[in-house]
Amino acid sequence: MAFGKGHHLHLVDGSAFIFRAYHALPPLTRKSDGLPVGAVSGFVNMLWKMIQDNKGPDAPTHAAVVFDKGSITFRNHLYDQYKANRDEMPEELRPQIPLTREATRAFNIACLEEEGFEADDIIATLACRAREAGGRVTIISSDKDLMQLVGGGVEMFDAMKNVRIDREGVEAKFGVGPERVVDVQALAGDSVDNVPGAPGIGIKTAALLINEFGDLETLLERAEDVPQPKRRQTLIEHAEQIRLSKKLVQLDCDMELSYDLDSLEVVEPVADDLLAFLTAMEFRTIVRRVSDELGKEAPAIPEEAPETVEPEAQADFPETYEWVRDEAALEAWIAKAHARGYVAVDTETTALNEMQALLVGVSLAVAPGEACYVPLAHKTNPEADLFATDALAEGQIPMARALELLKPLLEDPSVLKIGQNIKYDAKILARNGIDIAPVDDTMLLSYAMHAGLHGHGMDVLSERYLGHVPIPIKSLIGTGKSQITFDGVAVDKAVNYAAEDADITIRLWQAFKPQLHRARVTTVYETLERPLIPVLARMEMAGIEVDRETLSRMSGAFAQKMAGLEEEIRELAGEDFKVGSPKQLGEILFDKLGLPGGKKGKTGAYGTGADILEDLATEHELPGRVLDWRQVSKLKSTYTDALQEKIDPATGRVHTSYSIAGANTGRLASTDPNLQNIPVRTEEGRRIREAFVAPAGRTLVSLDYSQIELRILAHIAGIEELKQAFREGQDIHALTASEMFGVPMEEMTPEIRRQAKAINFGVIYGISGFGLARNLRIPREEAQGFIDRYFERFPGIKGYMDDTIRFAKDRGHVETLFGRKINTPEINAKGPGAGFARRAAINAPIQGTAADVIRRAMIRMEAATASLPATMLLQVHDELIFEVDEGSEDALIAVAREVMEGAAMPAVDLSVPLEVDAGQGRSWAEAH
DNA sequence: GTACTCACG
DNA sequence: GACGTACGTGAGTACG
Repeated sequence: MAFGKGHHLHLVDGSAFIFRAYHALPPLTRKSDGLPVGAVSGFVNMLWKMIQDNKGPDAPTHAAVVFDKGSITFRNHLYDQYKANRDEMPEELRPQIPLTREATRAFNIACLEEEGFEADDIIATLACRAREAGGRVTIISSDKDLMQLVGGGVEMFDAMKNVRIDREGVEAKFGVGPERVVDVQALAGDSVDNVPGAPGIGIKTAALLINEFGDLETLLERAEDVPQPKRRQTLIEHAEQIRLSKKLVQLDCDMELSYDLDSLEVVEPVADDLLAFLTAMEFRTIVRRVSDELGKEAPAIPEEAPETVEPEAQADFPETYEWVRDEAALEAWIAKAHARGYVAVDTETTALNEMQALLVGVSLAVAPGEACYVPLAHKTNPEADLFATDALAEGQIPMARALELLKPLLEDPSVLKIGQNIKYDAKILARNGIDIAPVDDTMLLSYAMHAGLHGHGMDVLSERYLGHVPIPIKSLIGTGKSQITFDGVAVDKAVNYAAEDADITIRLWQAFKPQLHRARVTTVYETLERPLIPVLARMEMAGIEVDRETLSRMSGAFAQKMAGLEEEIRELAGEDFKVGSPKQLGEILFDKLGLPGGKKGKTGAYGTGADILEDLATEHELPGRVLDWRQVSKLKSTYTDALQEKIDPATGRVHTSYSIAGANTGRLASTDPNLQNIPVRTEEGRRIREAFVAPAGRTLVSLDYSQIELRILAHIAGIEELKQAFREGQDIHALTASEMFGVPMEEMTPEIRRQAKAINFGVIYGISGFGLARNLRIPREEAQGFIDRYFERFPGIKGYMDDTIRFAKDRGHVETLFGRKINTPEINAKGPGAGFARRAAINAPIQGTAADVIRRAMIRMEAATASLPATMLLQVHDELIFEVDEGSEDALIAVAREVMEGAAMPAVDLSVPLEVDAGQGRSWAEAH
């Protein structure tokens, strides 16, 4: 039966698909030979998704994927500048073009292209013919040039946004119906395609004119009647150029084609052909998906070749290591360590939490391959121990005696102890009466040199720098419910695992230590990383008192409030659902209640973030209630409930753990629990800080840097006005507002100041019009206007940004004022990642310098406050929290403030003063 | 295990 | 030819 009524033709804009896939995906290559295949992969995935999404009653009966062919088309003969400003096709994309044709054929879909024509013309011709035959057409593309085809059974579908575009969609975009789209385009022109149009006339004005005069020809003939003199003159002067533009944007609906619509009938792919293509491309995931769908067994793809490692780095690791069974053997190892002057140390324990973990054994390494394990608290094999006596396994030195032997070595100032994350071991040992010193830490060596390149855990480092995959801990203790603690591991197995860790550590140290100087980060490591280890270890062990009663009471109140809100939400929704499920909430909001808003993300789930719900709150009551519920739920689950669990039964306090090498910029990260994100911004949340208290006779003191990042920005970028303002103690946001908007300081309003404040923060983050617009909830153009004016007013800031990007592109890293290097491997990448990398590069020196400053303060703080009855407990990026005996608060504040304000000196003499605000009280809520 | 959401500076 | 974007974190919950 010939194509006609009841038939449905799908036309895919293949070239658009390819470009989109190319830019959306990282540069993927085929494992076996390095052929770039990222765009092919994305293209195939999009095709597959399209096929899966279009099953059912509305499935296409006919389909084709249409491509551009050649870069010279008939339009270039009309106008030689057509698409002249288009970039060359990227090098990696070129070889992928023929593969996308192959992919299309592998799916058994018609693959159309015509020399001298654009894909759009083929699409236009086929769409017109299908319409004339009485069938329906869906054009899968978001290209506005195709919108002229919509109507009379022809629609478009934007596969990226998942929206259909019909007549109304076209009118929304162009202000006119599809049949007048070319007229509007002819007037407005198109900078992307280099269609000239009429200068000074954009889509809005064009639509206005066309709607008033009916069509383009009438408009041009009656141009004299246009009331506005500027427009009138433009239309008269550029009439020919406008007519030419119309020819350029008008699609050719009447191409001669060697095939007819019937030849485009949908046929099922031949499973073997399709899988053969996908297998040859080595697309593992999609091969699996397609095989599942087609009920075929997935063909094998050869496993990728192992990463090549420098031969000399492929060190030989022993199969087994020495099990130290008695005192004599241990003494021999201790002697070796003394003789060397350094030793790698690693402790094995029963838990990751250093405050609760019990020591199970110690491993030592003095040279690559020369390592041992000293088991101390392994239990007998439970299978052999029928009576579960918890007896100790044989071949272990008594704990107390072993520690007695180890203590002099580990505390010997002439022997360097090397660890991987040695803060952990230091805390374990401290709880066993040993103050390990001096130390080196391979994790921190790596962090100083490689921040931004990769993580700094032992597994990553070993694989990357030694070409060796360590024995996974899971192979010994298992996972999930059946996981055991290390003291339950059989000693012979534990020996090989534990000694290997020490072996790896000493090899990493030998690899890293000589590089430190070459990388010019010796000072960073020695003044900002290593000295922080004992400081943080003590802070973590000190912990902070948290009042369980307060939290428990709050939990109860929150539970009641949540129940009430759930009831209200249920009534507003008209049904019961899990408020905590974004998926269910999205369905209620958008499907059931029909509120405006769209899908997003790879999963196709509706977004229900706070910003979206806030926008919806004007439409319906439910979103506001959900926001309230979310806030309370967060406070309860993350804080009032979870924090109670974290109170150490032995100390009655909460002990966080800081990771020194967690954040790329030099900031610390706090985990288990995270005490750097205790609520403060809302009144209800802030009350959680009431549970953080000082014990009887003590007071909590909090000191925080005022505007430290802006001050550092003012210094680095050398902005005299800002520096002056900081010196005079002015309100910096008000000053910015005054400079930008020309409002005298006396007439400043909170609203204008708020906007300036947002801009100041935006600058630190590597500002974008989009981001500022979203933050301030203003149109993007307006936000961009603010930014332009800001850069105009403070050209030094723009200069700093450009210089920083330049530096990063040339050197592959950026630096803080103290020499910390943050690598920026993505800075020369293309695609959306580039913007990310640029903003991160702008932010890193500012955030990183501030992090360095407070690190220096912390390192000096202990000596400065040694004579005071005070303990440093917490760090929250720009804030330090202390506990001090009542009566000594002011003395502490004076000393600590001096240390903090002078922390940059003498290494860096900032041209702006650092200022520190202080507070004190019974609780953190009062002190802050 | 991943995605989403939300707490902090 | 088009996307998606403020910087840096950690943790709890839902869901496949």
